Amino acid sequence: MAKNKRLTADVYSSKCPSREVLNHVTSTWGSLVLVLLLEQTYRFSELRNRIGGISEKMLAQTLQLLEKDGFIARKVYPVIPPKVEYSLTPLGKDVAEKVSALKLWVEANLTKVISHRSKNA
Amino acid sequence: MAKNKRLTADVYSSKCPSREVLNHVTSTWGSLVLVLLLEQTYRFSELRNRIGGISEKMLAQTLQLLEKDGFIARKVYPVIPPKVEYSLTPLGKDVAEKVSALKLWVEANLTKVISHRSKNA
DNA sequence: CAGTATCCTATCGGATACTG
DNA sequence: CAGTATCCGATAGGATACTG
Repeated sequence: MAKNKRLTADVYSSKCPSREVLNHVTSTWGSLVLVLLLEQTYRFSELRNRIGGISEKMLAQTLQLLEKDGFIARKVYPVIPPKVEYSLTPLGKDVAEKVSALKLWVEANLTKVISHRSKNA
Repeated sequence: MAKNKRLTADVYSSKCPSREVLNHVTSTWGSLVLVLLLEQTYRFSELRNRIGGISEKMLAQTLQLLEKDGFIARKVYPVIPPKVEYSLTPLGKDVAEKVSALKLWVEANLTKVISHRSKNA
């Protein structure tokens, strides 16, 4: 077993690839897709319908990106009409849980943010 | 004490303001600023120096946005040259911890993502 | 030091149309 | 159904210069 040279990842460095990964999972659509797939496997059209305001272009692009990063598994059924299912990989489930915690916090504390905004309007 | 009408926040709805708040805290620069301020209070130039690649424009814009949402407190010292310190509010500390968990996960698991990418290149 | 103002470019992202 | 391709406008965001 080779001893790896261990470089420390650092999101504060613009060169570090960790920043790119962080951007993928926190992107507008990426975060929503990840959290949604935590519930269950979904088909392309189901995701499109559940995520208000997303376009097919952005959904496809987001899914491809998250698949390349190893967060999402894509399963194609060779049937007509086409059927494709998206699910989380173990790695994806792991990040998605972190993103989910953030999403739940925001929903739960929304009123506090709103009231602060109006106070200092 | 008035009984509030309680609307459920839902990030999947494009109309819900929770999506906007989520976007603020997960934005490229917003997420980095929040996590950094979890360490300690920082001045404008310190933040700029610690966050690789950020421009003054984006830093100022990000700080203003997070201040409006009630996550960041801005303290101005009436001295010359000017001195301004940024810190987290209790609300901000709360979100920042969620964002931090995500950031730490990404840094810790970066190699897995990289290796998956190269496998399916 | 801590910004603001202006300008300009690149990328984001929506609408529409088309394909296997 | 599950995309891809193209076009195009909106916005993110960098560089530079300037101010209190």
